[in-house]
Amino acid sequence: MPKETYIPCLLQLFRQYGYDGATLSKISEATGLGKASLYHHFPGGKDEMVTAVLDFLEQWLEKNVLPALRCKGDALTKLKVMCDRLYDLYEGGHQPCMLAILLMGSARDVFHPQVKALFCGWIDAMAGVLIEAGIDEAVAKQRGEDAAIAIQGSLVLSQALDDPSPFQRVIQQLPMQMCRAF
Amino acid sequence: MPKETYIPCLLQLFRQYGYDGATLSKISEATGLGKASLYHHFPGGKDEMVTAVLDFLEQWLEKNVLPALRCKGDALTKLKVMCDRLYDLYEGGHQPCMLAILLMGSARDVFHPQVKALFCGWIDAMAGVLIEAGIDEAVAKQRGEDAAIAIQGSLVLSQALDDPSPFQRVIQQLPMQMCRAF
DNA sequence: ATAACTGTACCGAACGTTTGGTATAGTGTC
DNA sequence: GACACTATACCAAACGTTCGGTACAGTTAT
Repeated sequence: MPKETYIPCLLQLFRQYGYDGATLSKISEATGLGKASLYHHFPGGKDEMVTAVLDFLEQWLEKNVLPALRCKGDALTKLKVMCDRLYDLYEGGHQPCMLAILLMGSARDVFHPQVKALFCGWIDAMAGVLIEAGIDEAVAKQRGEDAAIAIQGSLVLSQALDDPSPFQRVIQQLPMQMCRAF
Repeated sequence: MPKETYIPCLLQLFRQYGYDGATLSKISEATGLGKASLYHHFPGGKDEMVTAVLDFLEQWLEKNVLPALRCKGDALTKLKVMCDRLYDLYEGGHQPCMLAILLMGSARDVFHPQVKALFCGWIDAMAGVLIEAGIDEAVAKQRGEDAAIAIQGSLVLSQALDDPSPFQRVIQQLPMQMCRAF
């Protein structure tokens, strides 16, 4: 099987256990592949697995979120589409964010640049929607950040309370929150 | 030296490296104590160290935040005091949240109940301030959650961008954001 | 036959933890 | 005051286990 097959499984593992906690034994067990097979597909080891997941997420973002934000149409509708996609990505708030997880532990040193770039690209795209809708550029930029903050924070809280409703509420309110007049 | 001496150091370590990433070697190096000495102070090993830090944070919360919220006075002032305290705790946004870190990796299974309790207590206290100020109970509860979301999210974003300004902006805006009429 | 893939066995290093023991400061006894 | 004793704090070394990673022979598919 091509290595892309195992990316969703790896994503799940790193989200659940983090970089340091996702040992090769767990990865081997979850994927059903022996260590040799894992190193056949990912010669760079665990780091290459993370990079592959990160690339997958980048492609997923560029395929499922960014085009929806950049196409023509009113801002509210576009942001609602984005939220629907994010709802699926985070499984309704039951899954933490892979990017946030990579910011902690020994993974941070290695993957921080890529994570930062992903965040910046996403925030810029959200701000772009608001700017196109006629909102002041500085305000738009700040609301893009606020959206990222709300989503990340609600994911943390949903994990803390073991209850997806904070995330779901944020996702539902976010589009009109971002498009408000003031 | 009494073991309480080492708690701030442990807090710093777990925040920086996470539970799985904070190895006993690093803990030994950072505290200046040999591994066996660590087991003298914390017979339960790494788990007991985390519990000690968690207890410390609970006491810190009950000493520095909750009384300020429960005392008499107007809501805005009380929330500003809370934000000042949190600003110090998170070192102006340069440090991640210990609680959020314990929600990831193998620590989650062990410490989730205590983390959840801490979050609930904090959110309830914030909601209490707003209820006392005459805000509808359901709205107050939701704004307490929103405050936790904003702080946690801004800490994540500050880590992601390697820039404390998202956290600082949230902290500065939070009190009046929570006390707004609608 | 050849290339892609995998299972088994193995490696050095690092993990959390335990052992066995030393140095020091205090305490009760004479 | 001198002595035996105890509690506390600390450490070097080693424990068994698991880590990430490798070597290689065997299997599968084309």
